[in-house]
Amino acid sequence: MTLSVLLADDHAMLRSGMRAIFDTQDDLRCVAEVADGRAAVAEVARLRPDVAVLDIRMPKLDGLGATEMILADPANRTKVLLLTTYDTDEYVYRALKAGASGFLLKSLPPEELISAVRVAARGDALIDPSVTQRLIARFAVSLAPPPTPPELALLTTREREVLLLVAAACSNAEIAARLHVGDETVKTHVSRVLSKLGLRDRVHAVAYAHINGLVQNRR
Amino acid sequence: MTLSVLLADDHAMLRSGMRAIFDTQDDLRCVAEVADGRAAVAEVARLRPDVAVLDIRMPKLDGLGATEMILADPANRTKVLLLTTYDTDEYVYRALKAGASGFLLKSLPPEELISAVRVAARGDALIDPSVTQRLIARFAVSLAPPPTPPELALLTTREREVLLLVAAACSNAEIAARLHVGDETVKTHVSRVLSKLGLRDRVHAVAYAHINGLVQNRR
DNA sequence: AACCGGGTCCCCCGCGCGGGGGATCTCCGA
DNA sequence: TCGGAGATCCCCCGCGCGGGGGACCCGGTT
Repeated sequence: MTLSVLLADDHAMLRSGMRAIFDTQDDLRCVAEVADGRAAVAEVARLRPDVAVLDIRMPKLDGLGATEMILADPANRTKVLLLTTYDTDEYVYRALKAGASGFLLKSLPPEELISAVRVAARGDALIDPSVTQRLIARFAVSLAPPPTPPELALLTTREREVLLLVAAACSNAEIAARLHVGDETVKTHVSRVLSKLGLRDRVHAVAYAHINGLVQNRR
Repeated sequence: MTLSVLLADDHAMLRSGMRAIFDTQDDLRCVAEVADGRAAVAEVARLRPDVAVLDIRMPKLDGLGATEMILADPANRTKVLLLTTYDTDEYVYRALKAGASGFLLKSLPPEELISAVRVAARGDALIDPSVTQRLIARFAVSLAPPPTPPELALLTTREREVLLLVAAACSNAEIAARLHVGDETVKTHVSRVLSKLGLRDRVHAVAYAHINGLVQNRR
């Protein structure tokens, strides 16, 4: 089965170079060449190629904007490969957020561009190794648990329990019911928590707990 | 410059296969072969190879655990490539969190394994395309702003302002000072916010704001 | 035995808060 | 022109909350 490819780059030279690369493969067919992002979006909508290879820097609409427009269409089946000379982090994040199937540097060897097109066509994705490195670092910190503030160690286990319930916006009476103790007891615990953590209100306690990641809200 | 490589896999057959692959390259030298994770950690510490290629499934200590131990050492300079037959998401996340330089499937063509070692050695990283696809999806949702609840549209701009200040644990008086209005006005706004959002307390409002991502706490 | 920290319960007091009213002004659109 | 929405300010009332005390019990260390 032959794969149709659209090329978008504002340099005619580069387009013909890539076209020449694809022409060496008889299962890849370059069905369109465009010089700007708006044309890319239009041609993708018209021709519905298997893969669109977009330069990031393009007139009228850049590759990122074009990617977003193309992939925003739920009926779209075209995979997008982004090509760039410089790999700014912001580019990468925007590209991946938009759902691009690849983020490659123009320094890529021709054979690998070909393989990238095939990878994208079968639904997988591919990121340049130099970018992957930083992506992993970023991903790691996003997975890392937020640092627990040291003053939390001052709290007893019971006080931490109470803090969590306060953070869940429970009133003293609700906390008392939940812990099967009297509400006077809860008041004592809450007071201790506030003074130990240097917080004025239970309101501050709620904010504190959320900011310090004591509450699992994020996916 | 020649790169030293350590191989860790509990199948002798696979090790010799990989060794044969590396032997075809005169700039790659396989300096050790081990059959379990503990041995891998020990040999990496002793030989300090440029790259360690670890299978995930190994006796005594699996590849992920070994990766974590190796990369936990700040003096370590060895890059870790993980190899696996099955690409469970949990494996991937743990591997990337530990700081692995690669996550590859055993179905990888031999030439690409060689190139992966070189990529890792120069400090870049490489992830199998089938995994990359899912990684991007996961990364995209982690970047996506949390969905804004529809009832927030009921609030006027002033009320949203007030809500944000409440979420910052400001008292009514503090909000009044910040907005240069009377505290009676603030009370009116807060009341409206609470009733519109169906919240009992300002405490609930704080929790609501944080849970719905109205406060930028995460990096 | 004496001591102490953690957990539990109790009282009083002051105040911020939230709900219930109502009022004025301005701006914008029907 | 009139109405309504938004923003502002005002009063009263009740209650939950937080601080400041004190008290008891228990398990550990000294």
